[in-house]
Amino acid sequence: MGRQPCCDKIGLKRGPWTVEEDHKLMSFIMNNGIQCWRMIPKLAGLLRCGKSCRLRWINYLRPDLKRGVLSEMEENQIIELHARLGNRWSKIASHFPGRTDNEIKNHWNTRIKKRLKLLGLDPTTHQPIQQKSREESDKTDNIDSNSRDANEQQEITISHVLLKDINPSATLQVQTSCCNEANVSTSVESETTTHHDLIDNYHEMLMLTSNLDMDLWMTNQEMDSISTGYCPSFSLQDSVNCYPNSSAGESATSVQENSALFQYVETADSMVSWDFGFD
DNA sequence: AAATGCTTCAACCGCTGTAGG
DNA sequence: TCCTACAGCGGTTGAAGCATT
Repeated sequence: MGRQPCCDKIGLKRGPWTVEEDHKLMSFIMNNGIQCWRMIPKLAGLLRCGKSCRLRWINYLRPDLKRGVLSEMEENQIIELHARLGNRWSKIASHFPGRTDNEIKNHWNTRIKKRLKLLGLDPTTHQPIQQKSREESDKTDNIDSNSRDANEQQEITISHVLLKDINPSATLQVQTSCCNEANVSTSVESETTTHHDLIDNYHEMLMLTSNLDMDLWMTNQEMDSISTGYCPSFSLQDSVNCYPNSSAGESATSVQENSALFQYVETADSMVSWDFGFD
């Protein structure tokens, strides 16, 4: 009757992943692809449940992940998509190749949501909030009115440009309250580099299992780190750049070595993905 | 320098839709 | 048709790092 249970949770490890675990999972998937998440931890020699492995792969280890701070343009697009789709993070994330739903959800909850509230917009409805509910909303978010007023001018200068095409009433409100503001300030955010060892191992493994031009790739990564303050994992754009004879416009570019096959696929609607198959 | 509060985000939890038996 | 497992999704949590006092 039915299928076998996914996993018994007894004896399974939880919490943060170690570099060794990451390496095991990555090696296994790169050599065998993904068929059944339930079997992966067993076959890869991991004391984790399949669900945990899946999450770790999707949110952190996937080669096409684009790391680093979301650009203003991306943030703008998230707000626009959220207004249309609501909290359907995976749908929203599908518009951002290399970004995960978890990442976008976190960014929304920690930054965009606050920014919208500072602008007097309800993050759920994207409509202007009434004064009373705004105060309540501030209270729940620990925003005191003084700091809000102080922040407001600064935030408004950043945000009114982003929001003007999304909510006309918001634009009107913002333009009114910052009409004397001549300068548009920008914020530069940086993130700390983490997991150096893993990334190093990853580079090493990629060199062994593919024909990547690592010098070229490392140069790209360094440039990326300088501009974003973040040490990214293997991003899609980088991976494309690694092939001097290929371009993002090509319909398919593949690397095949040792039984691992990664295929770069660009679909008709310009969505980009990596296809892990077998030879 | 230490204590405290705040922010971020990786990871977990629980639910839902789908499909296998 | 029912029961169950699975993959995927969104909400929530808590540890770690950073900022402030």
